[in-house]
Amino acid sequence: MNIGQASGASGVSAKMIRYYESIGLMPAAGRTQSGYRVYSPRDVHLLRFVRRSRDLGFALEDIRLLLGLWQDGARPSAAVKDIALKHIDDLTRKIAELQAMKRSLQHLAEACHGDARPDCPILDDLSGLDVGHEKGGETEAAPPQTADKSCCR
Amino acid sequence: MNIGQASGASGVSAKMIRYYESIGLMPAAGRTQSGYRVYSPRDVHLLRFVRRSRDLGFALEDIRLLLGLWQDGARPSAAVKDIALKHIDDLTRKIAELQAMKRSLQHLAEACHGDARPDCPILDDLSGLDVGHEKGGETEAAPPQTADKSCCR
DNA sequence: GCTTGACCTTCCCATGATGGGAAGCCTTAT
DNA sequence: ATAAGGCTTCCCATCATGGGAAGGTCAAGC
Repeated sequence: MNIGQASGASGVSAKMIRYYESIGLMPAAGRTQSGYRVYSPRDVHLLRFVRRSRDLGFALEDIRLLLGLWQDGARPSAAVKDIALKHIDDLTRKIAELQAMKRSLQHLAEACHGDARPDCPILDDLSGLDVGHEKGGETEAAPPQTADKSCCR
Repeated sequence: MNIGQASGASGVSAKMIRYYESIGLMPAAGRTQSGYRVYSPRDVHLLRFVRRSRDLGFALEDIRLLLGLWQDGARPSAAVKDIALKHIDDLTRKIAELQAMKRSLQHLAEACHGDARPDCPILDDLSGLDVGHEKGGETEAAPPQTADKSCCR
């Protein structure tokens, strides 16, 4: 099996397959005499595992751990669950962060006429011009202290 | 005002202030004879604008547009609102994606004993071992077609 | 046999926003 | 005068992924 076929069968791009090998996530593939990488159905299975893990948002370093546990017949399931729960926590934090941004933006967008006139509450907010709120509006999102610098902010 | 003082007053790191200048997001700061950058309160205001925009999750390219509109007294507020609404859409998509991951993981984690025994539904799922679901469980998250490759997956 | 096209190889570069750190100059206070 | 701390530029790292160039290989068709 060529890398292209392994790619098609696993849903992982050839580029990524080579990359995973280079960082030691995959064992180095066998080679034909001419240097082509060769893959077994077993390898494809492993690639699918990685693919599915990526789809669930796991980082490659986590996947490295998960692969180790997968291949360790004596693993305690607690170790796997631990990784999963930590990831759920991360997701929860990121979701909350994005939702805070979204909420703030929605308030601002609702207040903006969106016509040809130049006055715009969105720009007013961004420029720090704090208009008095009649209703207890939440203008803040992702306060600096809590902001997760590791994420897509 | 030094770069350090501008940083303190705006909440943007000195590193980022230089970067924003280098990519043309900020006008090039004035310099003292010895080469130190000099900032005015006006510059600090601009930096705060950028900071706040980043906190709301806008990309630097969007912020470039927002800054242009901010400084254009004749802007139509619709242009600003348009950028904001697009960003809200992005946020909505990302949130949905992360929530789908979270949901799948929670189902799997709930099914996992998390003890010393090796059998683990999480690994079973990752390895593609599709156990028959009694209840209509959703095992899928972020289907490939819809997955936003531009984000932190 | 030779050509052609589709595949493979490696290597370098780019993304987006940010931080770390080194080497060296400047300023300010003691 | 000297030390401390701030400033400068430049390079590198992150994380996962794609793009593309230059060159080797394989299989099918003429």
